[in-house]
Amino acid sequence: MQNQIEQKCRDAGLKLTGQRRTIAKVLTEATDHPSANELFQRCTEIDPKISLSTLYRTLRVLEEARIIQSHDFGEGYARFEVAKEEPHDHLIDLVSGDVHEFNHPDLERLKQFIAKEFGYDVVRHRVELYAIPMKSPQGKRRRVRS
Amino acid sequence: MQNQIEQKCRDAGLKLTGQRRTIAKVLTEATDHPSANELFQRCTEIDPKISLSTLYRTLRVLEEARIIQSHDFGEGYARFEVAKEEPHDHLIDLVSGDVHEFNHPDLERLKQFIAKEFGYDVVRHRVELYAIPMKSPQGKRRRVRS
DNA sequence: CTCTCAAATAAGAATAATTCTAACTTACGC
DNA sequence: GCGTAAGTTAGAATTATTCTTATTTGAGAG
Repeated sequence: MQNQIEQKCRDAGLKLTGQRRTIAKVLTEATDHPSANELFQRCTEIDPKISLSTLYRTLRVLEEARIIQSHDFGEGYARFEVAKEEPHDHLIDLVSGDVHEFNHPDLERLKQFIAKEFGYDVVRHRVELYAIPMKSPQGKRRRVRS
Repeated sequence: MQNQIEQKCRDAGLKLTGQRRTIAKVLTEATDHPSANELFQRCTEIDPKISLSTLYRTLRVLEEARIIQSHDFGEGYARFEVAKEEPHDHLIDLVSGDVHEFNHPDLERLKQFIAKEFGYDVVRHRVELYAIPMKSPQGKRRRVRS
């Protein structure tokens, strides 16, 4: 009964403590992009004795092991998500704070093209669209792969 | 002998104090994207008595008046630049820390297109390319409009 | 199964960028 | 020149995150 993160911890040679199991469970079950504080609240519901330091350290360790990913959407704190195979970008709903993920091949091509014009190779990038729901609902609302 | 920023302060109904003139001068003369600390150092060379609080407050006020723009390149602090008429994105040189500006019309179209798929209108966006200089210099090094 | 010890944890102190507070000062319209 | 709202100063406060130190524990070796 062990989740993806626990297995990856093992593979990375990380000890599996009770606290890490708790954090792994919370991260695995999150469908949003929670902040450290939100994660802490969810963790304390499972284990009220867990320490905030432990959460932060674990988040750092998990990120260094490429098991999770942190994002800075300019809110003054970081948000976290389980690392996915294929990288993706984010659209942040300015009204609700919800985050949608997308990945557009044209964007990948374009960024490489632009960098090449300057004589650079892109190592990583950050594309964030801060947006509000369309007033008129007649926009083609297409289904998006998760 | 007054610079663009001083005129814009006047237009915005902001008092023109000695400190603001100093900050305006430093911002106007900057060709890079300095941090608050770097700006503070440059300001104190002109006026050693200027306060860091004043710099921060002034930066906030100037940004609210759309006279300058702050950016967060994930370094733990903000960088500032004088607001330009046309918005642009940034390519950050991971080796030197230099910042290059670019604006590609395809990118603008693409971001609107992507947002529309989700039923959103883009209010603002953030596109940052973190890159390293190309090893082989035979990449097509095209002229880039400023 | 238990011993060992490097790795992990808890609690709170420390850090660092930025903002706030409260008392003093100044720009600028009249 | 005057009055006053806006600005400045110095340092305290804030806030997310990291560090420190003493204590605990997972998990491999025997």
